[in-house]
Amino acid sequence: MMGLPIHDPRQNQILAALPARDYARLVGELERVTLVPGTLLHAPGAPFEFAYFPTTAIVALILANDSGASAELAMTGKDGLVGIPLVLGGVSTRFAMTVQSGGEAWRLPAEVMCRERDRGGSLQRLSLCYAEALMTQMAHSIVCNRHHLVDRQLCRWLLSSLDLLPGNQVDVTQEVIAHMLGVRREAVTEAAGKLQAEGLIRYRRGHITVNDRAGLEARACECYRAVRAECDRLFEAQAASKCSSINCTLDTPRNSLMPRR
Amino acid sequence: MMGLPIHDPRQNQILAALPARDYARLVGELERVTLVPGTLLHAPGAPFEFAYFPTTAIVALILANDSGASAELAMTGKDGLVGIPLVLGGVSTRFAMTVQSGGEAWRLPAEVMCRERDRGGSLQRLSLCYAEALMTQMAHSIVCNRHHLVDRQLCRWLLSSLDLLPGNQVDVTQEVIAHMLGVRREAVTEAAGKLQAEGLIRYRRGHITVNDRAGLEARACECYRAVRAECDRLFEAQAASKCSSINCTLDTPRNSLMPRR
DNA sequence: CGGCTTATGTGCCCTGACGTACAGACCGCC
DNA sequence: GGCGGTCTGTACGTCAGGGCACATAAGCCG
Repeated sequence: MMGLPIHDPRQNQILAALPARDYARLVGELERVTLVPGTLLHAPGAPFEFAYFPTTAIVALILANDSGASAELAMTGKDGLVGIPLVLGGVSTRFAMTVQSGGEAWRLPAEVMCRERDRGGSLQRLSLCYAEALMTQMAHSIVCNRHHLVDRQLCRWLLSSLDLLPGNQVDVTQEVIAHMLGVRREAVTEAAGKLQAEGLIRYRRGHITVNDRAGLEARACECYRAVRAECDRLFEAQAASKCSSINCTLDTPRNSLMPRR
Repeated sequence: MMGLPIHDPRQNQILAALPARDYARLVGELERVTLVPGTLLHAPGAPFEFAYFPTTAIVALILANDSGASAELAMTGKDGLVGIPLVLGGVSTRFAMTVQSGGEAWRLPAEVMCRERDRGGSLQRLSLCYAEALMTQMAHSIVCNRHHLVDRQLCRWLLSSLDLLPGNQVDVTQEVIAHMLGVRREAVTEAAGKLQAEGLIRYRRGHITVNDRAGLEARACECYRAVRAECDRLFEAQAASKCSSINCTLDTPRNSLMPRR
């Protein structure tokens, strides 16, 4: 984040990992957009118009069924892209995508994504890699939902968000978190209360500040570390297998996603 | 399955959907294997040696974390293939794959899968489509785990299995089902007891016979129908787009940035 | 400043699922 | 045909979380 202009598409990990030639071909078609919290980026069943590459924003993938039951499946920030179904070949998806945390993103028209997909280049390879990262997130959510207490899940959620944000603050209401975790708002109030009592976080109406990140990690269920480790592994394996095309991203920090302060 | 020989690779939906030319290229490399229930097809973290295309067998994708908590993520039978990470580019995966229901499958060496992937042909396209189906299964599991009672989840699980099996009988113990659903064995006993009392199923030590499929569907949570519908849609969309490679929707409403509610 | 909206805190009862312990039943096998 | 292991049934107490009903407080805006 340091040597880059304030708003550079390469703050996004996928775009940053593109070989220079591929990036050059695409950069002219990238459009910068500001994502407002709460915005519905993609309605269930609608066709995709754009693929989004967040830099400072976070987008939540949500599934809601007909009875109104819903849960967050995964979140995407600077580590990935929104619109995986475009890459997998499905025209649309029943998943909803909403802006969980406001910020900036770059977007590419769906036609361009399809073109790149059919071309079979780096963008496709990286996108498929991220698809696997998404599956990893979802898989751990299944286990986590089933076996772990709400306060631990809250830790995991906070840490995941934090990894995609610049500071140490997450700006969401407990109501929103409850919606994401698929639990009652009161359950979040209670869990957050515990964490605050333990000095790990501090919050005021719609803003949660993380005081003790290490403590939060210790308090979180192992799912957080597991997802993190697996996604790092996937991305590194991907980067390594790129060896055929010379690695030309010399000064893009590969570990820009590791705040680890 | 009627006009086919007893053991034909084309009993598998993916292989069946391949254009004749592609199928002809692959058929010589397909090896038929018998999968024994309980076998660990793929250990977490191990590299893939084969991709499996079940015909009568069912393979369960399972994630277990370090603390021993685990849950089934999805099941694959004649509708798909086992080894999606090969197609997505990951070398391995933390998911375990075990044979849930014994039967036949055809397998392809990992190198061949990779070759086909890099070639970017029909097999890749179909595999990616199935990857999306897997994500759909997983997504609904997240919501379902969170919001639905065990007996309804059991209905869903039974129906999903049944869809991949030839008869109306599922050969598993309640213990195994409990492991898949991530609940206690006693919870399954109780749920199964209810279903039997309602005349929907009948079971004896390790064998469950479905008497009233329609009743079971009515009893299941909507997740079953939702997953089913979405997977059908995905596969049909894929089949349709097989002729014209580019299938982007060109003119769509531009006001995507609508605030939620 | 005062009023209103929205976010958060608290309490109550209820239920579904867990942990544990054990009893009974089935089935394959010698 | 009886034995033994496995699978299934039942019965506790315990508890996290859901549903509901309010109480309080924090920020916004005129």
